[in-house]
Amino acid sequence: MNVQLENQTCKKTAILESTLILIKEHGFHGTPMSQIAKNAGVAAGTIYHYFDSKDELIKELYVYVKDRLAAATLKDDNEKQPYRDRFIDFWVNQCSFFIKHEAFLYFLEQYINSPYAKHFAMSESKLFNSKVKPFIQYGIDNGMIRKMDYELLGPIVHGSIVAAAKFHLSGRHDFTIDRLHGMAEVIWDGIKEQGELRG
Amino acid sequence: MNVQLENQTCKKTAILESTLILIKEHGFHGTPMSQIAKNAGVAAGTIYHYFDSKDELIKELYVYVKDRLAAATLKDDNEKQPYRDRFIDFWVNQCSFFIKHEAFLYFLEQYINSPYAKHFAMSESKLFNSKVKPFIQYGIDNGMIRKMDYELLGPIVHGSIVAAAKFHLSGRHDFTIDRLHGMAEVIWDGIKEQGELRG
DNA sequence: ATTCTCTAATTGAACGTTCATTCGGTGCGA
DNA sequence: TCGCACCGAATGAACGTTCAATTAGAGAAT
Repeated sequence: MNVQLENQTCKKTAILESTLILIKEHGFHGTPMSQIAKNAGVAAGTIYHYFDSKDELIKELYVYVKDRLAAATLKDDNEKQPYRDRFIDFWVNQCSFFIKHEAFLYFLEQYINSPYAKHFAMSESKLFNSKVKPFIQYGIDNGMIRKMDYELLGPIVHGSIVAAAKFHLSGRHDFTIDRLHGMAEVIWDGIKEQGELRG
Repeated sequence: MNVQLENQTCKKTAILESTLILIKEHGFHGTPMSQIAKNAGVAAGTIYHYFDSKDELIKELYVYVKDRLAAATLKDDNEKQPYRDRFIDFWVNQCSFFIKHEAFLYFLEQYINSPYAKHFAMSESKLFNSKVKPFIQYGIDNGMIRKMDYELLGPIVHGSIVAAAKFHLSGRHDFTIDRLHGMAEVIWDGIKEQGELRG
């Protein structure tokens, strides 16, 4: 029974990961269910044992991706550190995650801008909504970040992370944690509450 | 003869605009050629008189969209103005264009993150590449903007414009030019060469 | 003016392919 | 023997594309 559960999880995850990679490479309409099955090492019919339809599969994949992203973002977060340092870690963690897991980045960007995102707006990662979003909101509410709506600031920060990750992935530069820290500091300088000396 | 040419342009444009709106609403694979034809008021076969294939149509649509975006961005640009003011206008123009033409925004975002963008990387708007890109590059080279690669700064600026446009389109706030100017100034403060007093 | 001719634009039914989904069946653990 | 995970060929709908036929319009000839 336990083994079965593990196998179940294993096959389900295999299907999700297979879909992720194929969508990154060929887009939503370029990845047939038959190929998803083949790459996952299962039969076409098996997918329908775990997911109601292709749309449902993609919807679940989105939540899976956001969950993993949120977990990576919050890695080693320490509430006792200064907010600035936590923000920098947050930014670097997320960017590193995208650089390490290219398929997650490209799937997410495609999903966010597709009509799926509008139709399935109710499906979200609980971890992301309960931890990552509130962290930014906290910075806005408590005067560490410029007064802006989260719906405006969130995408701007996200955009900077994605831009940096894509830049590194394009191969123009070696990826180093130091370089990422530098980038994160530039973004922090841009969004932090202004009104002090700069040097 | 002249009338024929105009008609030709007219139908071709109708097909492009029809595709634009349908892709915004249903995504690439959600818009069949048959529906594109119907919405454009032409027969299915007519599309193949102007475009070799669906892929070719989407490729041409991308260049069309980038051309119109570049034209809107550069509207009323005056090289004698200070660089900062030109940048603000550039930002506000582009953001206004996206707010006014929602379909252009959503098509572009979908295209940029799709596998099309990688396969058709050679197809670009001449106007955009010869005017908009160099304008940013000029700011970097001449010390008005932080020293960064264009490939990094470009997407960050683009991301901020898209975030602001989507925010306005979400209906949370009325769209006013003043509000947009405020946003543009925040972005400018973030990317301009630092080293002065702030108040 | 009218007719003829040639070419380019346009049509939409038909074609062949591809794809998501179904379903009858297999094997295995309990 | 029951139920569950799994298989993969079969199915039918949907899609991109083709093509033979039709129309429209511009100029030449009468």
